[in-house]
Amino acid sequence: MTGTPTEVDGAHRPAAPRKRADARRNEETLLAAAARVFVTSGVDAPVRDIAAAAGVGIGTIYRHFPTRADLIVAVYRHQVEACAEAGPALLETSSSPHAALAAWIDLFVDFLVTKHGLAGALQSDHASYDALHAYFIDRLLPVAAQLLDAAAAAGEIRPGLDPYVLMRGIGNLCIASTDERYDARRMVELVVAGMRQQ
Amino acid sequence: MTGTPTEVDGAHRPAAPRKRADARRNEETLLAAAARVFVTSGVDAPVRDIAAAAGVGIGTIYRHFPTRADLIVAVYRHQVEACAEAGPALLETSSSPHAALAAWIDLFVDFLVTKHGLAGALQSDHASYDALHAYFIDRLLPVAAQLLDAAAAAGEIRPGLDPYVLMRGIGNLCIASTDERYDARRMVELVVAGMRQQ
Amino acid sequence: MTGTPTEVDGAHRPAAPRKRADARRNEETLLAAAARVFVTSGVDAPVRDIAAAAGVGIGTIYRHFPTRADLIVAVYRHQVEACAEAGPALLETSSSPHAALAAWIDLFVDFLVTKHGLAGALQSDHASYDALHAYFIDRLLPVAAQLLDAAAAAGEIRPGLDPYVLMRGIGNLCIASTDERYDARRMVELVVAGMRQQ
Amino acid sequence: MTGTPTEVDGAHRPAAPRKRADARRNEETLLAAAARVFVTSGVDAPVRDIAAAAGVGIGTIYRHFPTRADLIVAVYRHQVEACAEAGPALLETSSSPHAALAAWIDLFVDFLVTKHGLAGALQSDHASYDALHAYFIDRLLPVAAQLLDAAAAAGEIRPGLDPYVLMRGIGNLCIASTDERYDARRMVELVVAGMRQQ
DNA sequence: GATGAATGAGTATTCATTCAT
DNA sequence: TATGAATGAATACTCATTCAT
Repeated sequence: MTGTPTEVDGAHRPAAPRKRADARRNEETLLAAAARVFVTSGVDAPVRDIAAAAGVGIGTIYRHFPTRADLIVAVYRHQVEACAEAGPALLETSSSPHAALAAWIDLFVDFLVTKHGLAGALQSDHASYDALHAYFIDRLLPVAAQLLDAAAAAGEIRPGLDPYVLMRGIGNLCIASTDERYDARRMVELVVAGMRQQ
Repeated sequence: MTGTPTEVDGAHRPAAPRKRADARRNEETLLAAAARVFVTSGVDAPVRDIAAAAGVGIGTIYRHFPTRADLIVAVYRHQVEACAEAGPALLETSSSPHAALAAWIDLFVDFLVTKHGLAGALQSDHASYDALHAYFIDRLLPVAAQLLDAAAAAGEIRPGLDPYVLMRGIGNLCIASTDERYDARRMVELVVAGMRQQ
Repeated sequence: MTGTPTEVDGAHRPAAPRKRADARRNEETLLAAAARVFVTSGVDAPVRDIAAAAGVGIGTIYRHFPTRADLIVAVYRHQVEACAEAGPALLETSSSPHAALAAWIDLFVDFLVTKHGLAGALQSDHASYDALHAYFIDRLLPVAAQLLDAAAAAGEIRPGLDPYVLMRGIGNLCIASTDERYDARRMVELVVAGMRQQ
Repeated sequence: MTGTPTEVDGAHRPAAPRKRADARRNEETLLAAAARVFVTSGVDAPVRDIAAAAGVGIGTIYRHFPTRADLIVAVYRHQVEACAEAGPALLETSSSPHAALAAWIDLFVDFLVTKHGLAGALQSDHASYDALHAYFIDRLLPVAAQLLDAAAAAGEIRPGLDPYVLMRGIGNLCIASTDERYDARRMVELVVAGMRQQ
């Protein structure tokens, strides 16, 4: 493969779909590898490590994911989507908007807390993470806003809570610590309790 | 002769800190410069930049502050001390333990929010920041604990709140963001409200 | 597909080392440059100097030779190998084991004496030279041992001479001196003479 | 003392002798400290360490011993002198010139082997050691030459042995190794044996 | 499309030596 | 004289990113 593209393949049929299949498979492999590396080394893992784990050249990573943020987004897309979709669902199935909000925040925290370094990346100002911020905001902010609005409308939480501030704050609370004493969930509990209308 | 000070000298006047005068002045300059650089580049600023800003050689930085943590601690010592001392004082002057706690947290947040990168350093696992962690914990944790205990004893807040978790959490919330939309204070408000005994 | 080489390729021609051609050439250049720099600045020459001499970036040096020892070994490998292989050969062609031993030591000394700083590195305790020591010991010690054994068996030299001590000692004798008056060979002669069974 | 010279002293008598006494005492302290530090850290020990061990400022070291070599020479002067004087003495008391030579070399080796790093410094090309070389050469070379001449005249050793080469070679052999397997004395034995007229 | 070789900016840290006090 | 503060040169090493093959 390395230096000898499989000309044979392209011979029979339109190369495009064929290649796409290859590329897609390749991308899957890559995402799986990245996910694996992220778990152990965090989302800041050296590009080379990820490439090695995927059995792929560095260039391939960059071709598929020009930015580290692109890669991170791709790796966690499913879970972010699931989290996003869980919002409206919870709103329907929960006993109250506030319960839905609390449950949803739990989901979000569970997600972040288990993604080594993700919260840190989310907080980073570094330009290479712009796309990551954008994606999270685009996808999750509306959900958070909807939940907040519903709870506020129901008079269950104090009005005027900014969904951006909430998301960002929760993200910050989830920044990992080596120190076992710290427990992000405990802090988030306080936040959730604090939102309630007294 | 270092080991055999001519006691005669010390008898008359404060002869001891003679050379020190220079060095002390220098250290002041250095701290001021460091503080300045920290504002713009964060507490992670390259040593060389700090030296340059102070108009001294790199070696001078290392002489006065062997570790970056030493420098950071020195730069913020006054404010940390003030914050630490404010705890008991607030407890006496405030209308209630919870009010004292809230006021103290405000002070802490004010401090952190205005120190670019400090919250980040506080959260860092890097060994070079160990002394920094230690200092903050040593100095502020007991204060936080005292305030929490008092408020809990007064039945104003839910019992069992871990001061370490609280400090760390608040620290995390204060990690700066370029995004103007984020406001750590708003989050901290929620936390404070959440601590209340409903 | 780093992990799944298309075996088909390798079947026809030496397709494998395609890219390698460049890299290999580069490595040659690098080794040549290093050798050149070693002559003038010794094997302790700054990495940057070597990179500059080779007209490559610093990173390239590290890619090819992660450790300074790796570089040194690579630079002198041919000569060390030749020296190692000369041992058995000399044993066969020489008039006596002692003659073979003496001739071999001459080769060794010739090698060391012309490699500025090498003897010094060989003597250094610094960890970064571990691989260098290991290589020399691995490759040359058995040869020295064989020669010593043969000569001892022939009753030509005093028994019980430790090959390690001999190698190390000769290495030390070859540590370069700016002073023209010193002549390592003269000292080695004495050592060789001293080994003889009187 | 540090900043307040004892003006009282100079008041009564000619300051010169007085000061000299002080200075001499100071120098003794300093030499003792240096010797102590040399044992553990070698003759390359940081100047600051030596100053600290002596309870003296760095400047004082430089005042008394402008060059590191000056300090080393001063520290070992007694022993070098003793070694130098032992030459002629041995020549008189020994059973033969060769025996005297061997005994003297033993003394020299004993000296070097117990002085951590000294042999290395002796071998160094660095300019700061020039005075060290000079002193050793000035003081010991004539002795070695005398012994060699006597032994050569007696027909006990091969003629034409260069005392400089011998001294330097023995020095090199004494360069310390962490590796316990190396034993300088064993090598020197061979050299001594090799000098004999067969 | 894939590969991976090359690049080189970015920093911490040590220590000999000088010189103002 | 002694002190010790200040200086700053000297270097190793990592890793993101580009681009020729």
